[in-house]
Amino acid sequence: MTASSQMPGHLIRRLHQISTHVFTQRIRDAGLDFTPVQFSALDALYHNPGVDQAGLADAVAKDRATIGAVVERLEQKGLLERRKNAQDRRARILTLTDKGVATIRELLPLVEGLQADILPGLDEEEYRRFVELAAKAARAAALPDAASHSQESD
Amino acid sequence: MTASSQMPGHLIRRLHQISTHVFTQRIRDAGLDFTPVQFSALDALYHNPGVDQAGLADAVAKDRATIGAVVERLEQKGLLERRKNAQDRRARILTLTDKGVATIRELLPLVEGLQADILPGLDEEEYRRFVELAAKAARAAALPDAASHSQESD
DNA sequence: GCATATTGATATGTACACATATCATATCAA
DNA sequence: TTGATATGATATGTGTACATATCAATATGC
Repeated sequence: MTASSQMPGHLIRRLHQISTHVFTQRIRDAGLDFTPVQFSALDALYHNPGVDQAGLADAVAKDRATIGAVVERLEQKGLLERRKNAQDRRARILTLTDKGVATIRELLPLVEGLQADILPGLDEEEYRRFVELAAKAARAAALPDAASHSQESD
Repeated sequence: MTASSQMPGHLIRRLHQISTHVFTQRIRDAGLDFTPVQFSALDALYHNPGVDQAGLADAVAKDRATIGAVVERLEQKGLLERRKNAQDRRARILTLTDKGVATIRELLPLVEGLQADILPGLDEEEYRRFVELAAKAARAAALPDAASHSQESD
């Protein structure tokens, strides 16, 4: 075992990989085809209908270029609509279609159900503590970029 | 704040993003240009000279296709050499060049030094606890793929 | 009003990350 | 020995993830 394999950076990268793997596998087992980011985007849109792409990028903590690509794929799947904002003609207003709403409602319980499997070795108390510490760190480490124009209102 | 933004999956994705950001920034500030995965590969090679690409992929918990690309970039930078294995002509034996060794020795203290900044909101006890829980989860969640042919000997 | 800066979105390029397919080689079984 | 299987590496395709550049539109300073 190398020292670097026990560093936060490596451990987090590993957990991220495990998380994505569990997510993809479970969603696929349910006969669906969505990535974690696509789920996040749908969820954010479900709770904040009518945001533009920059707002969505903020909500899921991704940059605009990445979100642009994600949104395009979701649009192609018929899950959301892009309309021009009359007040700001640069912006594109995003709203879920009926199909999009049905999809996120189908996904939500599945995604909630697979969370525990992302941290399989932890008992209930350890799991809670992990989530608590992770949330605290994520809150504190808000990226300079994100912090400059939002106060992490989530 | 949505429920899903407090789920392990989301939090881990966020921490991963923060971790990568801190890493890239710090390494760049030091006048170097390496990604976390490139560092991991160099570190693994430093501790296990002479492994083949599959062995390296195992050591850093990535698949062979990804490692193939990483190795190619490191080879182009002149940090490692790929030799054919006489015993197994499919395999390519990897060893760091002198430049590669010098590089990992330069990187190691930098990378160790930036670890704490990945989890800035946590005090010392919380930091230790987080690493402990993350390591425990990562160990338990060893991917079926990896678990089938290695006992996490790192 | 007009130059400047900012912002929303897109385009391009690099780097993972992994599934899948393919090819060459190696191993095992019959 | 030969056929089946497994393995190391590569190739291809999809999907993040982000930096940087660009364009259009908005906001600001003067």
